[in-house]
Amino acid sequence: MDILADLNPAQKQAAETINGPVLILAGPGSGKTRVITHRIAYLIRVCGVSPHHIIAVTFTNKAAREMESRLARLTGTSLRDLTLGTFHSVCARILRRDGAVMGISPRFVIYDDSDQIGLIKQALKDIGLDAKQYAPRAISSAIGAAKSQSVGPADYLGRSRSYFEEVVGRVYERYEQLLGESSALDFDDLLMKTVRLFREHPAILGRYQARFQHLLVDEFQDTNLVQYELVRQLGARHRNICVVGDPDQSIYSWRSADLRNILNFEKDFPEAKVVLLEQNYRSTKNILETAANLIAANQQRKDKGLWTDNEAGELVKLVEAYTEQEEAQFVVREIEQLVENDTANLGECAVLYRTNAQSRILEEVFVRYGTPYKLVAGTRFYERREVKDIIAYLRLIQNPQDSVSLLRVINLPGRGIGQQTLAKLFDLSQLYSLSQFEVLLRISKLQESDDPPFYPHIARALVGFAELMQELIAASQEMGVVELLDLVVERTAYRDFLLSQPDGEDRWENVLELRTVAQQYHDLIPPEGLAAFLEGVTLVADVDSLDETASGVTLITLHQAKGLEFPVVFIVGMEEGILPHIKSFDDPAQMEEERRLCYVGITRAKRLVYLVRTFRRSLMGSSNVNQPSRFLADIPRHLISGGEKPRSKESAAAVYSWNRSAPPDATPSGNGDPAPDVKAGSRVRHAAFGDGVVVSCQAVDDDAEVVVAFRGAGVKKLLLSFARLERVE
DNA sequence: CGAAAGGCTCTTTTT
DNA sequence: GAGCCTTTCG
Repeated sequence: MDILADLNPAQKQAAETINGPVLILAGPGSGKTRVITHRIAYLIRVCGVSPHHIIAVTFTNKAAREMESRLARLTGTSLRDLTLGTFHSVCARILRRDGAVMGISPRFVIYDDSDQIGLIKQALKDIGLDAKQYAPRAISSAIGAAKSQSVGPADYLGRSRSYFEEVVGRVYERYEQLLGESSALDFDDLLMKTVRLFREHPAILGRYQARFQHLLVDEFQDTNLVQYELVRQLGARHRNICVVGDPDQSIYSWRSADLRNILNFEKDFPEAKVVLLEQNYRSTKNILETAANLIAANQQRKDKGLWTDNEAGELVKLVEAYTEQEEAQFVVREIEQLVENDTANLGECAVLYRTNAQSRILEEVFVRYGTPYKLVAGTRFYERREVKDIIAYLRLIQNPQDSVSLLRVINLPGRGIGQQTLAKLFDLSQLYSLSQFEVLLRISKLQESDDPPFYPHIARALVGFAELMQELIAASQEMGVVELLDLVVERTAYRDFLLSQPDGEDRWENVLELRTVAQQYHDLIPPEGLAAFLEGVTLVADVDSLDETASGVTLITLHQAKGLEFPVVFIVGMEEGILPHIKSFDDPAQMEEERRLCYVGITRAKRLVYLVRTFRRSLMGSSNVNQPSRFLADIPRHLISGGEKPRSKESAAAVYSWNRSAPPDATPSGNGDPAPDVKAGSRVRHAAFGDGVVVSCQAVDDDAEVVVAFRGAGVKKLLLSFARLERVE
C-alpha cells in the first residue's frame, strides 16, 4: 500500500522530503496533521526508520494522543518507542533522567502557575517588599519572559534598566533559591534547564542527538526562543528537522512565542525546503473568504494564496443581542433549531469566546434550556481546591522538600498549626539550613533543649503530622497511586473533613474524579507511578480533556480552539473591548494578534459561522454599552447576512442585524426623556413575551431601556428600539 | 487558633 | 461576581 497515495502534491512533498530541514507553512484546514502523521508513517513503513529515532513535539497532549492513534492505524506497528509529547513533557522526562548532573533531583516536583504566584509572593516578602505594590502576576510574567530567553537572575539583574526590572531581578534571584530549596521546577524551567543541560554537557546532548534522527515540531509559530534552541540542539547532528506552522495563527506571543523562529528558520537552515499548503479542505468558500478578508487587514504579514474546492455555502451570519443573557439564549435556541432542522447535531456545534469569564452565562443558559454541552475548563479541574489539596499531599510524599505543598496541607484538616507556628517553623528551617520537613523530623530533639521552640501541644501536632507523612512516604514505596490516594484521604482524615463542609459532597466527587485519573497510572511500578501521575496532572492542558466523541455543544476559548474544527461555530462577544480585548488597544502588534485570534476562530468552521455581539454587557459587576468589534468592519458586506427577519419568533427581541441603520419601531429621544408613547405604567405587547406593564424607562445613549413585567414571561429588561413593543390600551 | 464576615482588587489568553 | 486578604470575635 502506498502510504502517501491520498495526499495532494504539496502534502506529498512535505511528507516525503525526509532528509534535511523542511519548513511547512500550512494554512488552516490544509491537512497539516495529516501531513505530519503520514510523514511519520512514511519514515517508519517505507524508509525503515525505527520509531525509536523519531521525536514529534505537539502543542497539547491531546494533539499528541490523536497523532498517536492515527499513526497506530496508519502503521499498524508498535509506537512505544516513539517520542511524542509537548515540549514540557519531553523535557520533564529528559530532566528526570539526566538532570542530576545539574543538581536537579530526580524527584523534583513541577510548580504550576498558582504555585509560582505563591512562591513569588513569598520571595517578595523575603526581600522585604509588599506584594500589593508589586503585582506578583506582572513579576511572574517578567520572570517567565526572561526564562523563555534563557536569561538567569544574574544576567537579568546585570541588564536591568528600570526600577521595576531591578525589583524583578531581585525577586527572581530569591524565587530561584526558593525553587531550589523545594526541589521544584516551574514550567519555564523545564525548557530552560534542559537547554542548559545540553549546553553544559555535550556528552548527554550527544546521546539524544544520536537517538533523534528525525524531529518534527507542530504549531511552530507558537514556540519561544528556548524551544527553538532546543530544536536546534537536538537536530544539529542529523539536521532532519521538520517544522510546521502558520504565522497567521500565532496567538501566544504573551507566552513569549516568537514569530522570529519561523523567519529565522530559513536563515539558520539555508538548505531548508519550504512547502506551502494552501488548499483548504475544511471550510466553505464564504467562510474562507471572510477569514481571508479579515486577516488581510493585518500589516505585519505575508499574504498566502488560500483556496478551496468546497462549495460556496451559506453567508456568515451577524447577530446582535441586547444583553449577554440574550446572547446566550440566542445561541442555545439557534442550536436547537439547527438540530430540529437536521442541519447539525449538538456535537457539531461550538461556541467560541475570548475570555473564560464569558463561559459562565453560556453555561447557565445551556443548563436552563437542558441543552447538553461540554465546557472546556470550567473552573479548571486541576485548579479546584480539593484537587490541589490531594495533589499537594501526593507531591509532598514524592518530595518532602516541597515547601509550597507542605504549607498547603500541614494544617489541612485543621491540626491547630497556625500562622505563628508556621512562622517559627520557617525561621528554624532558615536557621539550620534544613527544609521545613527536616525540621519537623527533629522537633522532639529541639523540644528537649533548654529553650523549646514550641508549646508542648503544638509540638505534638507537628510531630503527629511528620509521623503521618513518614507513614505515607513508606507506603508510597509499595503501593500504586490509587491505593496511595485512598490511604491519604483516609489517614489524613481529609475525606471526613471534606464531607463535613457545606458543599462537601460535590467536592468529594471531584476527589473521586481525580482517583479515576490515577487509575490510568495503576500498572506502573510504585514510585514511578506517583511521579508519572503528578507529571501527568501538572502538564495537562484543559483542552486535553475534551472528549470529541461525547455529544453536546462545545464551549471553548478561542485560544483552546486552535487546531480543532467544527461544522458550526458561534463566536460570541464580537465587541470592542472583548474581541479585540481592551488590553490590546494601545499596542498595534497586540491588536494584530487579536485579529489573528478572530481568524483562528472563523477558520475552525466547516459550514456555518455566526458572529454574535451584544449591546449591553456586564463586566466585573458593572454594566457597559459595547460597540461592535472593529473586526466586523473588515468583512465585506456581500459575505454577511444579518438584518433579515429573525429565524424564530421567540428570539425576535434578541436577534438583530448588527448594523441596524434604522431600527424599525424605535422612537428614541435621547434627551433623558424616554420614548414619548411608552412610560412606566403603559400596557404593552411583545411578540414573544406577550402582554405586560412597563415598570420603568431609562434613556441610554440615543435609545431607551425599558423594564417590563410580562404576564407570562416575568420581568424583562429590553431595549426599546429592539423590542418592538406595541401599546395596548 | 480558627471561623466568619467584610473589603479589596481584578481577569485576556495557558504549557 | 469571585477569590483573596485582613479583621474581628469567640
